[in-house]
Amino acid sequence: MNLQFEIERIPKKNVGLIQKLLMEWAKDNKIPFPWQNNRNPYYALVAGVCAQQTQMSRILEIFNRWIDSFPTIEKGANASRAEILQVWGNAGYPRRAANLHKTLKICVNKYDSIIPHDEDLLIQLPGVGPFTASIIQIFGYGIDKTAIDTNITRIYGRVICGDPQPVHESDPKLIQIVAAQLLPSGKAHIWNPTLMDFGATVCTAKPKCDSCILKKICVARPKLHSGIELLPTKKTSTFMNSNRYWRGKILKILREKNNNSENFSRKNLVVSLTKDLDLQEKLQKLIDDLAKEELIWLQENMVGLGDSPGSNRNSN
DNA sequence: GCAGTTCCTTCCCAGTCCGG
DNA sequence: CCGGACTGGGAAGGAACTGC
Repeated sequence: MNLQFEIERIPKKNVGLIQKLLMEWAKDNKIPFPWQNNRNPYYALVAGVCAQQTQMSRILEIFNRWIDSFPTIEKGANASRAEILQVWGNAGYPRRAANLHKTLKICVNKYDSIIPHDEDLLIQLPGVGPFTASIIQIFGYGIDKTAIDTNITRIYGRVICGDPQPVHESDPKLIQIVAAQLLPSGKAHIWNPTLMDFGATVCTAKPKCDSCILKKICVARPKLHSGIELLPTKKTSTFMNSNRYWRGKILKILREKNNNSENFSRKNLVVSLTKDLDLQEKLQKLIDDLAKEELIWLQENMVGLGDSPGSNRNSN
C-alpha cells in the first residue's frame, strides 16, 4: 500500500484523535488574537498582511497600531501614503503597507467598501495571495478551510506523511488532501490558529517531541527519536549593509522628518547616512527604487515620505 | 514564437542565538 | 557582556521550462 493511498484515506479514528488532542492543547496554549473571533473581514485582511514575513509575537503590536489609526476600511483608504507608512513604522517590508493601502482603495471604490469573500477576487488584490485570501475567508467570513502555511505543512508532513524535516517538500496537493480531511467542521477559526501556534511552539524546525501531545501517533516520531540529522533551514543573506538594511534606514529618517513636517533635500539625506562615495551612489539608486514603489516622493532636489509632497497634510 | 505554468530568488527586520 | 550572524515565511517578479 503506498503512502499516497494511505494519506488519501486517513482512518476516521485517527482524524478524531488528532482533532481531540489539538483542541485540548489549544485550550491551554493557543494565544487569542483580536481578529480571530470578530468575523471582521477588514481585521482579517490587516492581520493577514501583518502576518507575512513577521513573527507572531510582533504582529499584535502592528495590528493594534493600524486599527487604532484606521478603524475602518474608509479611514485606511482615505489616509495619505505618508500616514500609512508612518503608522506602519519599522514593522518591515513597507511595500506591504503600500499594497494594503491600494487594496483598501480598491475595496472602497470597486466593492462598495466591502472586502470580497470570493477567493478569485481576493487574490487579485495587491499583496493578497492564496494564504492571505484564506485568512480573510476563515476569520472574516467564517468559511471552513485551512490556510496552509509552512507551519501547517511541517506538522502534517511529520505527523501524517512521516517526513521529519523542518521544510516538508513533497507534493503540496498531498498536504491539501490531508488538511481537508483533518479540518473539524465549523471550527476553522479555531483550528487554523491552533495549528499555527502548535507549529510555532512545539512542532518547530527543531521539534520539541518530548512535550508533544501527538508523539504517540506521529509517523515521523521514530525517525526523529533515532536522532536523524535535520536539514538546516535555508540561509538568508547578511542583513548588515544589504539593500534592505539601507532601505530601512532611508525610510526611518524620512518618517522622522515627516513627523516634524521638515523638508529635506535628497543630497542631505544621502550625506547624513554615509560619507562613503560608492555607498552614496548605491543609496541614490535605492532612493529611485523607493520612489518607483511610491513609498517616497521626489520633487526637484527634495525628498519625502509617501507618494506626493504634503500628502500628510490633507487628512481631515 | 508565443502563452501558460512552474520554479527560484528577493524582499523585509526584531528577537534570539552564539562565539569571542 | 557585546556584537554579529541567524531565523522566519508569503508575495512578487523574473527566469526557466513546457506545450502547442
